[in-house]
This record gives sequence, structure tokens and C-alpha cells, in this order.
Amino acid sequence: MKSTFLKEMSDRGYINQCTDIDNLDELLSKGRIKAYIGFDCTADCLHVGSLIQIMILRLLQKHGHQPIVLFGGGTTLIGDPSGKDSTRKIMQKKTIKNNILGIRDNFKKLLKQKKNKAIFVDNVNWLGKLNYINFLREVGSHFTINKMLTFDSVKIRLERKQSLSYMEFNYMILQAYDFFQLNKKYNCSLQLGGSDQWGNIVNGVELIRRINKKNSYGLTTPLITTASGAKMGKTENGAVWLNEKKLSAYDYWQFWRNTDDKDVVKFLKYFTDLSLSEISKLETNEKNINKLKIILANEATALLHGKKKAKDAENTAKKTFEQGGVGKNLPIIKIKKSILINGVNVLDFLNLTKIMSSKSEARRAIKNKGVKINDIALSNIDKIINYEDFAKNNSIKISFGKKKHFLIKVD
RNA sequence: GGAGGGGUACCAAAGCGGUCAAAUGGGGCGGGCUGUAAACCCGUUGACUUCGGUCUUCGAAAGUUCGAAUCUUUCCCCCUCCA
Repeated sequence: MKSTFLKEMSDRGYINQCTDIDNLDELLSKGRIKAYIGFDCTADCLHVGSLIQIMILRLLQKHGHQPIVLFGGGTTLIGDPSGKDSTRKIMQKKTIKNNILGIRDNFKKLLKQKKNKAIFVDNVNWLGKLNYINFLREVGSHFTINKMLTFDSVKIRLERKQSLSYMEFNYMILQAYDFFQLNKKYNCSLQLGGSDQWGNIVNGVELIRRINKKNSYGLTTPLITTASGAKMGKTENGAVWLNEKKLSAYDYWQFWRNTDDKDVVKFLKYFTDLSLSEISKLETNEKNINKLKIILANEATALLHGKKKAKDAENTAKKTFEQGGVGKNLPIIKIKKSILINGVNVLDFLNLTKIMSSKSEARRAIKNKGVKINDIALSNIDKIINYEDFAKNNSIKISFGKKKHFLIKVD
């Protein structure tokens, strides 16, 4: 491969399929190009599921190309049926607008602001203004239903006898149109995306060839699953968000720290800036897999939240797990002194502090030996927590399971 | 518009008048083993409880019945076939 970008893409394992890798390589090696990735705006912040795409945008910048971040402000109104087995709820325009603002924040940290500065666009700019008849004549005439029915996103729904609305059926045309517009307006010649986007991407390339009479390219990344086959990106508390307000730097660090053994090296390549030679050096020299996991956690966290927060998280983890102490990054929950003066039953206490969502859950957890107070397993459901329990440090540590720890302080 | 099939807990799916807070599987959570891993094993998985029970849940509403997830009526939604 001639282009450094594709070389690194391939070495890091980012390439799944390409519409025409040889000519793309040629194009990339000749000069600077623009490439885009579209982002769904269903949430007000991205999660690790999109991280690989972001890493690729960074890689583009690194190798001297210019990334375009396309917000699906228009397409999110419709909902991409790819990889989904049911229609998503219709979203309000206001919500989507708000989501875009949140997602934009994610990129601020992750993309370079100066060199090869990313272009941000929202497809509502053109999709919102479409005239139905004109659109059907100009764009719709290039698509045949015969072919559309063969695309996975459609085929799978039909095979499973799950309904696919006409609205969703149109999604692939809209995404193809996005690429067409970006090609026209910005001379964007490459669309990147997850492997589930293949059909949508190919349609865009096709449309550009037909209308603009130009070559453009599509490249997809493999679907990232963990070694145990699950889709990546879940923790105890749900999605792994890239926003500190939704998932603390410490929890983010923990997510990476808990990577499956078999995934560590793969993830180092995917989700860190460490060079491939550094990674292979680590792989051969570091026999303790847990050290590698810490490196992964530090690197991945530093990328998003900065070095200092990564280090803090590591220290907190060390204190909590290795020394059984109290790290400073533990979530702090405050409780009113007046409640403690009279004493509260542990069940109510756990419920009140929101550590447990119901008293039944608390009861169950205690029965299963899952709750610890200051590292001592709790066995008595009737225990009363009162002010004296806080005497030592003005706080107590409550642990639920091995990984969830909370610091309770008197307010 | 016509004919038929269906909607059950986080998901899939059984139940088809009482013994049903609802089998089973997956997922989740906790425990054990370990290494904050995987695999495996065990427990748990509606809420409240003075641990005797009580309350809410099987698409929605009304009804039959001592008693309904199960029967009837109406409505909503999904699927298949026909027009």
C-alpha cells in the first residue's frame, strides 16, 4: 500500500471492506482528500460504539487528510434501519438539535482543532429542504426497488417478517444523497463507516458515479465485538458514554481496565495512540496481562479526559482494589445529618442513597452477601445506620459487589 | 375493505378458568473460583412487608365468574393471505 493512511488503517485492523482499495490508495497517496463519517443523533453524546469511527477521523488528520463530521440531523428524523430489528421511536426535532450540540462537544476533545481541521455539517441543511417530486425525479430515478430489496437492512427485516416502514425504507437513499451532496459541495471522495453501513455507502458511491460522473470510495470498519461475542460498550450502568457527565473518567477507566484478556492487544491497536511498534514491544515484553490492561485504560482515558484524570483513576483503582482503601475518585453520595441522628435501617439507607433502586433489591443483595460497609460484609438486614457510624472519617464506604463503591458523607 | 393468526416480565417463549408473581432459555445482578479477565459452578431477577402475608402486573377498557394471563364484548397495535 502506498498511502500511509491506508497502511496504518490496515495495520491497526480498521479495514473490513472497501469499494475499490487500489484506486483509493492511489488517490490517497497523491494528495490530501476529504473523507466523511456520518453520526446518528439519537443521543446527546456518543458512546464507545462510535469511538472507532472517531479514531479513524483522527487518523485521517494524522496522515494529512481532512475529516468531515456529518451530523445526521435530517436522517435521525427517519431512523436508520440497518442492524435494527424494529422501527425506532420518532424523535422530536428539538431533541435532535440538542443532541447535536452535545455530540459536537465530544469531538472538541478528540479531533485536532488546527491542522487539517475537521468540517462539521448537518445533513438537515439539504435534507430539510428537499422537494419530494424533484427529489424523486433527480435521485429516486437512479434506484430500483429490485436492488433496494437485496440490501441487508431491508432483506433481514423482510425475512424475519418484521415490519419496515416506507419511511425507513427510504433511509438508504437519503444517506446516498448525503454523500452525493458532500461530494458536490466539498469534493468529499471517501465515506467511512461501520460494516453495517456498507449498503448505504455503496449506494452513495453509485449515485455519485451516476449523477456527478465521478469516482468516490467507501471503506468500512469491522463490527467490534468483545471476545465473548457481545457488542462492545456495556458496563454495569449501561452504555459507555464519552461524556464525563454521563460516565465519570473513573468509570470510563474501569471499563477499559475490565477488558477481556483476549481483546487487550486488539484494543490497544484500536483505541490508543500508541504506535504499532510500541504495542508489539509491550506485547512481547510485558507478561503480566493486567499491566497491559492498565496501560490500555490509561491511554484510552487520557485520550478522552486527559492524562491527569487517567492517572487519578488509576490511583483510585489501586487504592480501592489493591489496598482496600478509599480512593478520591469514588462517587460521593451525601446524606442529611438529621436522618442519621435518629438512625436508619440499612435497607432504607441503601434505597435513600440510590445505591439500590428498591428495598427488595437491597434485601436481596445483602442476602447474597453483596453489600459491604467499610469492607466488612453485611449480613444483618435489620442493621441501623446512625451518626456514630460516621464518626471516624465523617464518611463511610459502601460497596455493592466487587466493583461498585460509594463514599457516603454527611451533608 | 375481506379472511385468518397474534400481542405474556429486560428479550425470546410456554401457560389457555383456580395449585400463576406466571415454566424454560438468554440477558442482568450477587456469590464462589481467580487476576477488577475468560470459562465454570451456585444463588437471585415486580413492589411493600411486623416474613404470617399484602398490593400491582400477561396490549387497553368493560363484563361473566366465588375465582381470569386464561371465557365474552368493544377498542388499539402487529403479522400473513386475498382484493
